[in-house]
Amino acid sequence: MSQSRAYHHGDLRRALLDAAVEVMAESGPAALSLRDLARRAGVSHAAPAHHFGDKAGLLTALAAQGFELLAEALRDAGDDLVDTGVAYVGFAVRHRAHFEVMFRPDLYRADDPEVVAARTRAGELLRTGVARRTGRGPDVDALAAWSIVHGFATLWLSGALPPRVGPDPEAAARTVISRLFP
Amino acid sequence: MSQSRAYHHGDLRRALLDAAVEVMAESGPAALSLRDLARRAGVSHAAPAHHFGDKAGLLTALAAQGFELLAEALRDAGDDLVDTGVAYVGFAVRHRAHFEVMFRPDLYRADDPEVVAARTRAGELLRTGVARRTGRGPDVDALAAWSIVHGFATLWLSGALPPRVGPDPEAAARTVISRLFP
DNA sequence: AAGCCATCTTGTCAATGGCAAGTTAGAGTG
DNA sequence: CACTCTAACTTGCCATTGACAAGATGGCTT
Repeated sequence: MSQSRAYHHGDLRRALLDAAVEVMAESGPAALSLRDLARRAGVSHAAPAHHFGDKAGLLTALAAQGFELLAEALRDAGDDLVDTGVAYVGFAVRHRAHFEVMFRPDLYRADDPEVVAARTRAGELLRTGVARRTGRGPDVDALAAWSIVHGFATLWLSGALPPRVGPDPEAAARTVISRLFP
Repeated sequence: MSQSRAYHHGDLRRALLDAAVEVMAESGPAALSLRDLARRAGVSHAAPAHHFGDKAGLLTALAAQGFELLAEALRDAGDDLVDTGVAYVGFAVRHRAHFEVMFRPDLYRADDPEVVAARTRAGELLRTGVARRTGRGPDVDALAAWSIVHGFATLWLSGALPPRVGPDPEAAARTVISRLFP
């Protein structure tokens, strides 16, 4: 009704993804409904199916977008290992909806080619970041670094951390990561 | 707790919780359906509501049970800090369904008294485990330790770790934790 | 101008969560 | 033993959802 374009939305695919991010950022992934997204975009309830097939298809697109955003954030973080870790946490906090989908493979098709490509890219950025810093046991160091930033991000998002940690996730993350790589 | 008398079913509350764990261990939390649980237990579709109110009520009971199991696992791990961390990962892998619900507060009522009590108990076991080991900066050390084991467990469960890590999560976790507390 | 076809709509169905009202089995009480 | 009381469970219902099928629309190519 309100949209200027009568029949063709113009950029429905993007509108649906944006709406999905908005909903999930507020109410979590469980609250996501294709019909609700369609209503928000001002289209019929079956319109999303044409772009994504089904719900898993939409979340697959969201996951792929998320891994690309993550790779971008890691690249922008520069060469310092601690900065890279802080950027990982910053991405999780700033793109909460993407992050929560990305690591819940039961919600989407993790073997999707686009997803695999983007995830591989992000993974390599993480591993090379670690390898640049430490000489010994790159595998263990990379795994430890990934674990500590991923764990901190997850705990922060789930609200499990005590208030004593403070209001700034990235500052707290920096302290924690520095504990691993002094 | 409130052990119900055997009636038509016998111990429906427990049967439903067990079925929920079984379903989620196979297909994840998104696949959970109250009606399916009722069918598995051989009762009508409205029977679960009497014991748990609604779906969030069932997951609240599951989360409380999970935090109790976690506290128990940490207590059994003994005094060593690394052993405690390995036990945390072991709990996550062995009680995957519980673990996945516990840290997804949008799925249940995190302010439930039983949940709060059990979570506090488990949290104290974690913190004292760390404090026993390190003298300086107990807050940072505790946060780093929790982050690294939680992150490793989460990444393992999501299937995000490369096969190179090996088939035994607890062995790999021990190596990673030892990297943080040499 | 004509037709193709991606885009979007209307219509329908089974499954789900949740509510309301009724039924039953056994415990408690006299 | 008869009676009541109530927790445990049932049947019935409704709105919502995801998915599918078939039709309508309009931009784009030729």
